[in-house]
Amino acid sequence: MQNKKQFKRYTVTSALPYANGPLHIGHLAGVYVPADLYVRYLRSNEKDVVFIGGSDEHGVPITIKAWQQGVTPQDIVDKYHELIKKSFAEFGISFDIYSRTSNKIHHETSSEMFKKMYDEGKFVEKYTEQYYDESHQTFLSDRYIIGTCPICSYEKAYGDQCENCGTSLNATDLINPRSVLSGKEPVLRKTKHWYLPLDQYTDWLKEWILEGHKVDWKTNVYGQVKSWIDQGLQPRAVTRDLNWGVKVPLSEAEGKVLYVWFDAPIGYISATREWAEQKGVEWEKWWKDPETRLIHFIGKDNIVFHCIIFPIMLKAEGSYIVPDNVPAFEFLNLEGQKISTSNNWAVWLHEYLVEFKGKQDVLRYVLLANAPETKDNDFTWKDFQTRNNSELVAILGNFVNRTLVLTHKYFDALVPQASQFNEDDLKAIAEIEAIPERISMSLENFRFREALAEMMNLARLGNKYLTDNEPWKIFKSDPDRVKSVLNISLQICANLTIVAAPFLPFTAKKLSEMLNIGQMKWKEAGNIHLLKPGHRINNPELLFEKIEDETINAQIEKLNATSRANQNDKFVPNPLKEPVQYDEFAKMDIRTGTILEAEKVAKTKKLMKLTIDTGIDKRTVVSGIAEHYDAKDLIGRKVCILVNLAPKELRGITSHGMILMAENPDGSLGFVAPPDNYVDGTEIK
RNA sequence: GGCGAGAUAGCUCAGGUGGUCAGAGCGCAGCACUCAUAAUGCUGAGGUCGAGGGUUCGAGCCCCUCUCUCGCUACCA
Repeated sequence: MQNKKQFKRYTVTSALPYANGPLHIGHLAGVYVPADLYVRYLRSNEKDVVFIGGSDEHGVPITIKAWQQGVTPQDIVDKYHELIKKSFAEFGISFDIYSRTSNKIHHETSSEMFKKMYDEGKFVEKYTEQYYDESHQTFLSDRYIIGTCPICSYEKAYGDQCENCGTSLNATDLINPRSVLSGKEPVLRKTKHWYLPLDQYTDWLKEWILEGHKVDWKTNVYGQVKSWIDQGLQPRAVTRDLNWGVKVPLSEAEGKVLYVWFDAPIGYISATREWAEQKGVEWEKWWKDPETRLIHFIGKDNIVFHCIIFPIMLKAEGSYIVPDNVPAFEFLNLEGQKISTSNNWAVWLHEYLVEFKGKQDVLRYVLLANAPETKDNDFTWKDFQTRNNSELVAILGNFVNRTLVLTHKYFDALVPQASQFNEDDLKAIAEIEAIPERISMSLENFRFREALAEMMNLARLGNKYLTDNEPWKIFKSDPDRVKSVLNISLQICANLTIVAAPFLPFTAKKLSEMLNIGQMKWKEAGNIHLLKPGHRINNPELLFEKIEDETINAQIEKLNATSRANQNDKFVPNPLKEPVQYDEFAKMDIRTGTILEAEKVAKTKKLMKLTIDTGIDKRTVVSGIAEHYDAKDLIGRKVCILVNLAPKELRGITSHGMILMAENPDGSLGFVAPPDNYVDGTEIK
């Protein structure tokens, strides 16, 4: 939807990448390439715009990674911040500033914001009980506590989740909890935290988004927001007991930091301040003037933060504007599978930049052409090759090349003078004039794929115009006609330097150099007198080169190799558990049994209700295997069952025992069972 | 299970408020052309728009049910 309101300036942010790993194509397709395209377009239109980016460097995962590697959190974020920043720069994401949340100015900005909200009573205080490590004098987040899983008795379950059985836990559920830091038993201690009462802003959110942005926000964003609001918002803690992050600026808050979701979006503001300081301009109008248009580019996983929580923070603080639009993108899959950092199923930007040197625009093009605007999309290397060879090379590169080659051949590299335009010329000119406007419309409505296609249509138009007019055929008989044809073809090339620039900045620059002209602004687009007759152009070079099968196959092979390496092959068994005496094992009464009945538990995804003949009795067991087996395939199956496990109620059904299953690293489950002809009720020992 | 988003030509996807909306690009087939990185241009084949009902003079487009996919969420003894 076209936004009717006129804005004086634009503040465009792109989600802050979390500094615990490198960037991959999913980040680019869903946030940075579209944001960069949009910003470059605005700049070409001579809009006042600031484009903000930066690394998100706080939060527990970074502290854990640091702890695992035996380095400090600062070491981790320094490493990835530099890598990410360098990759962005080389890839051509044109941030006005790429900052980081460990900067002093960010700590100041977020502290000030917290303090102001605190002073004005915007928070609610609550006490909770949390584990505390006395020897390290610190509270422990759930991840910092290891103990025995109350479910499966795995002794190295984390406080938030048991990685053995997959159960999500509360730290207080663990038996024999130990601090990861000291190995000692932590004590429960009361701790105070500040909560942002999101629920108090429900009416405001409804008015602002559900009524105010019904038509101009993307359906995926609007739907998600509505869902959250309808489900009812809860107060959310804005502080944590942790020593990595922004210190809570209160004397009573020793050892507490701002929760990462609170400080991260403020990073946009801090970065703007930092940029403004460097530029010697004032920052506040970029965040507080209602005539500033604030736009957040994010992935769909961030919708709740950017459409609900951060706007509430801004609203609660009182002096800030809220976003005018939040164009959230869906996810990009890779060769049909979800991109996964931990499984190394990704195309990493820093590797691409080395392996496809000088091909930034190819990746930009492919990612834009496949941008997951309305639903998850798939990136395949084959498609990457096709788009490069059949579109960039064959349509855009080829058109430019044939025009320049012809100009050199017939007119000694000088732009020829056009004479009388015929009907065909006028038709082409009308199109040249119309295309920039169509691109603008698409971009302003965040329809990036459509805009890209329109841009390519200009090159298509050029190819058609040349082919229809066949200057190579008529040069001898009608050289004046050829002058007109090539003049128009050259003007199309010149127009391409403008309209292609936001999409393919490296290519546009190269083309400008070949045409021996500077970079022109968007308002010149559609003009068919950009090149003056007699203007000398430079020698043509190829804008794009074909990508051969071997290159693509090598990438596919590389992916498959890492994939294989990252599944079962890479499996590292859990370390040996503590020794046990036989009599401890003997307490476990494990029997052979047979499944008599199986029925999926209604309203659950994983639970299967089983009736088991244990030889002793017939009993009901609830087991989380419904994702792996159909009920009908289970009946008659032999199993091993732990029969003296204390009963437990699950979704209203009491489970008497546990079926023994083996779990493969890829997540599949298999029965541990006796041979089919074995009698039920015999003991496993 | 709840909530949200999707399911449209071989592939990747468009289809504001229902009535030339059955489309684009790529791929494929034929023809034309040779300036060009065997590139380009033209023409064509291809879909009962996930399934089934309903509203309407008329529905990919509105309503209901169902199936499948993705995300968030609950569940994993």
